Amino acid sequence: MAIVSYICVMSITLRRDVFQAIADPTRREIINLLSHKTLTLNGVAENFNISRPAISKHIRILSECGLVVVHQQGRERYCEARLNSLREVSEWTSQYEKFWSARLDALGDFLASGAKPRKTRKR
Amino acid sequence: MAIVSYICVMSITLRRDVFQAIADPTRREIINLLSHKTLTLNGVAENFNISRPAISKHIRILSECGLVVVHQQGRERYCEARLNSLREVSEWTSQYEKFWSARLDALGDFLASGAKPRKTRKR
DNA sequence: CCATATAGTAACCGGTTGGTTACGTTAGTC
DNA sequence: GACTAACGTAACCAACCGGTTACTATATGG
Repeated sequence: MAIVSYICVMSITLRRDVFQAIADPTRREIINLLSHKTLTLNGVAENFNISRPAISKHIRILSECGLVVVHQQGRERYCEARLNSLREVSEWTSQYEKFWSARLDALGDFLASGAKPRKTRKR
Repeated sequence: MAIVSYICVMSITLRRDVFQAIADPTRREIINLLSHKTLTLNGVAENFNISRPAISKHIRILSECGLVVVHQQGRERYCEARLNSLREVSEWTSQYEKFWSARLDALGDFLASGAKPRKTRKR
């Protein structure tokens, strides 16, 4: 299904889905690393047990949704975090904040069950 | 089934990874629907073009990570949103808020590239 | 110029995902 | 008791994912 992916003829960014990008724990860890400092690809790979090509793939996915930008410098490629698109995730989740906010728990419950199910609802 | 799945002998929750659960757009849409009102499984399925068993699977995944609870009533199963575990996602992303907060853009950049790349890196 | 380090790419592999159809089970309904 | 509605489950399938190894290309440095 290749849900999202691809091309974006005119604009530069956003082919990959950021939700999918952060679904993988390794990628979240990479994001965490890069959020503290820019690293070369090997620099990233040193922090994991998996092979360098595997890291390379993760970096590519991250860069495909704009979470990381890579700029080459000689033979090294520096990976820099650009976490703006995490905003999308943040905004999506914050939409449901009432569900976990302690003070608003009751409201969350109310909203969730507010419109009552159609059929014979006994209780 | 499963990468994560299973058991958790002592604690009740969290067999599935919530990040993975929300990676699928259909599941996010289901979450959205259920956040407004509790629906039966068929009620959910009516909103999509995919088959009912497919919805059933999505609901199961959602309930496996606690985002949805299902309570049976007669032959109907009501799916109710329990979005508390989205807090985990919210907290993870908010960690990187500085990257997209307009006022703190400069700080974000500074932090991201703070440790400046060292040229010749010998090993 | 040649050796080496950094990194991309291709081919492959097994497991997972997201969907399907077909069927089974159980609760209402007549 | 028989039919139907609401659901779960099993079997299947193609595509994808995350990993590997092997190879290639290019910069750098002696």
